Amino acid sequence: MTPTPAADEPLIYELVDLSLALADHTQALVQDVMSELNLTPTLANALWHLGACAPDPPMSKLAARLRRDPSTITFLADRLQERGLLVRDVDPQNRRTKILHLTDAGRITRRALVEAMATRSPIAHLSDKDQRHLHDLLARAMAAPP
Amino acid sequence: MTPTPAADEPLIYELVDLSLALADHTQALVQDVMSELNLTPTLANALWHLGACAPDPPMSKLAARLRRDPSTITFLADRLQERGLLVRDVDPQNRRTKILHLTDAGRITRRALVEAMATRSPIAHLSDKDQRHLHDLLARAMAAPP
DNA sequence: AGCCAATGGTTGGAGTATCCAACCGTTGTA
DNA sequence: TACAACGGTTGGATACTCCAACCATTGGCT
Repeated sequence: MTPTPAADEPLIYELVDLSLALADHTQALVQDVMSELNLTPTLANALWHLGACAPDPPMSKLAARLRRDPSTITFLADRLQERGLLVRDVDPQNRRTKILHLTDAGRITRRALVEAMATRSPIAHLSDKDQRHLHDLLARAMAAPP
Repeated sequence: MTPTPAADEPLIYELVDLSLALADHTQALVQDVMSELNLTPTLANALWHLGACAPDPPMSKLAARLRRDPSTITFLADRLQERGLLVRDVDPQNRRTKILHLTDAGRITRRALVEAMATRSPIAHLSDKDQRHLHDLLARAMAAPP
């Protein structure tokens, strides 16, 4: 069940495999959690990033963050709006741009998602000390130049 | 650009966010690498797992590994077969099951994928010692009970 | 003021990925 | 020998994604 890369390969292969497995596992988790909340993994991901944006972001900013085409953001915003989790507001400063605001329902749903991820992620099983180390390592890896 | 979870949240929130960011980053990487090779991220992922299976797996085993419906595996196997990366062989022991064999082209393509991942993953920037440490942490996290 | 290019977002069309339900051939067993 | 279970496929439906074309707004330049 666990990944089984060839044992004679350098560590990095196994490591990439592990990180992919972790991502996959997390993905499955999101799927479980969200099916009760009438959300797909993609919408959950959008919700996640929406809440993590400093002021509520314009659509273009979310597009950049999710690395998706602007038209895809239109699609996702439509779905989230249908579900009452989000509203588009025209920015008075620049009437072309539309700001994405989470509604109260949106914040509550996002909260449930975050909570479930935090408690049920495989990472949550690690000790506090291990979590700190893991954070340090990942942060340094991600900080490296592209 | 980097994830910015609320600073007053427990570590685990930021950690989950980091691991998602890593997965996302890796995903974007795969996409870049594979577009040259006429593969989508999904097919690349299937190829990855195919090569990591001990003997060549039956379709059902790949379905379990990818957590996908059997009909989805049919679809993916069709695409990989079209591209000449894979053949289905009926198992003589049990003529219902079909074994998925990578072709030479399949192995070469997979090799290119693995190589690109290993050299261009953010994880590759870490020192050997850090990589070992990270491997240890991830392995222990994944080994925990479901 | 008046063009014009750039910007932010939407629409339409196409292709990929995914599930579910219904199915077909094979197998093992009562 | 029936018949249930298994492994995979087909058909239909939906979600997601991109690209190209488009519309409205804006900012710069004359």
